[in-house]
Amino acid sequence: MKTSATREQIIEAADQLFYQQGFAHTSFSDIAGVIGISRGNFYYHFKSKDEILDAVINERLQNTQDMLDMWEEAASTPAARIRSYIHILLTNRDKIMRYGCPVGTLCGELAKLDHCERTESIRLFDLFRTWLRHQFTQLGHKEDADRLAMHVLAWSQGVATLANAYEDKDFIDQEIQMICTWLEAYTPPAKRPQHSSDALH
Amino acid sequence: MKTSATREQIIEAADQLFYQQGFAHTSFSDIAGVIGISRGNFYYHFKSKDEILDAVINERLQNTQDMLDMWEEAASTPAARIRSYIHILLTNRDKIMRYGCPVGTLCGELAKLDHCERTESIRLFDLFRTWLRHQFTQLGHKEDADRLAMHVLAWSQGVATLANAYEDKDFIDQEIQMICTWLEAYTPPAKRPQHSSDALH
DNA sequence: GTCTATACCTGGATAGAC
DNA sequence: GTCTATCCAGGTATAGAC
Repeated sequence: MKTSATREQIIEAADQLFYQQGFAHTSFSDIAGVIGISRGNFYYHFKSKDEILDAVINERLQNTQDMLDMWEEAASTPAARIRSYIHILLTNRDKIMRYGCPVGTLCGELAKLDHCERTESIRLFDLFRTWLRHQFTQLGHKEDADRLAMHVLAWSQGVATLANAYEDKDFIDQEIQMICTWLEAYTPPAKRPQHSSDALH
Repeated sequence: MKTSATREQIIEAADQLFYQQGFAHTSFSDIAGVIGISRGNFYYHFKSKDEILDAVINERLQNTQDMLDMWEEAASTPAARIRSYIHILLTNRDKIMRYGCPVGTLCGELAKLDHCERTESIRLFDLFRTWLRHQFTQLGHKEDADRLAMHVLAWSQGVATLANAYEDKDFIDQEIQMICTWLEAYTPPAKRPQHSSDALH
């Protein structure tokens, strides 16, 4: 995998713009304008626009996995790790209100475009799904682990979609609180010394 | 408001295609191909593509309001009416798995395009939000009515997003069941003669 | 009202100089 | 590696015949 400076710049800028404007609506001129190169230069680094998308998705997959790994060792309990996931709704609140969730909106767009990279984009969901499932399994919910993981994923996606539509900070805060309360019901009492004092940092 | 035959055809076809392919990715040629008119003919009925979008949104607003009015009189209790809303996840299941929710995906796309019709599209959410809020108020949750309405909206949006990503029928069924169970906790016992027997038709 | 023809622009993509 | 010049397809939009 080449890691030339401008190649990385292209991926970085495309990543941002695909998120903010959508993939289809982002042109080579847009990306070129951000990093200050010419349009023709793209084709030294990539064969097509789709190949840039592929690189962007791989970049996001890598970053996401790194983040999950970090959460895995930073938080001491499965419940706290799940809260790390919920917490990104707060960390990225402003961006979510403007552009929605990066994963959900990309998968949605590629589904409508019937784009071949669609399956790749869903792997982003898979990372979170697998990781969350693992946490719920550790919480002792072997049978329901995947169902619960999907539920948390869906919940956060719904919050992102409506937060984007209404640009409502308070709504996000309320829903985060609800998710954490809901989560307590799935946390074994033995491992629940503090109740909500450790919810969200 | 003019109601010429072809104008209606254009709106109808655009409505479908905007949903299936997205607004930006749908061209005049696409629409023209469906209803068998020439591209030049559009400009007799509309000044621009944006004006078609406006007409499509208004059409959807009208249809949505009609549907809500129908639910209002078809179902006898507020809880049953809220279940009417949840039920569209089942009725439109196949389309949702392919294209997502028509409201959520349109609002999401227009947000990224920074399109002037964005505020109009959010009125679609408003219709559901106001209607759901009304139902929760009738259920006796005056203070929390709007919060609960937003919660149901977000929940259904999240289900649609993940159902679209994973094309998973069972997931939709499971979540619908969860929403109905959740809803029972907000239904006054006095008005709850049957438990889940009347859940979803 | 609907068509054809066409203007005009922007998009992705290629060729070749440097 | 990066640039300029260019091609070509497709998009929206206009003009004018019918």
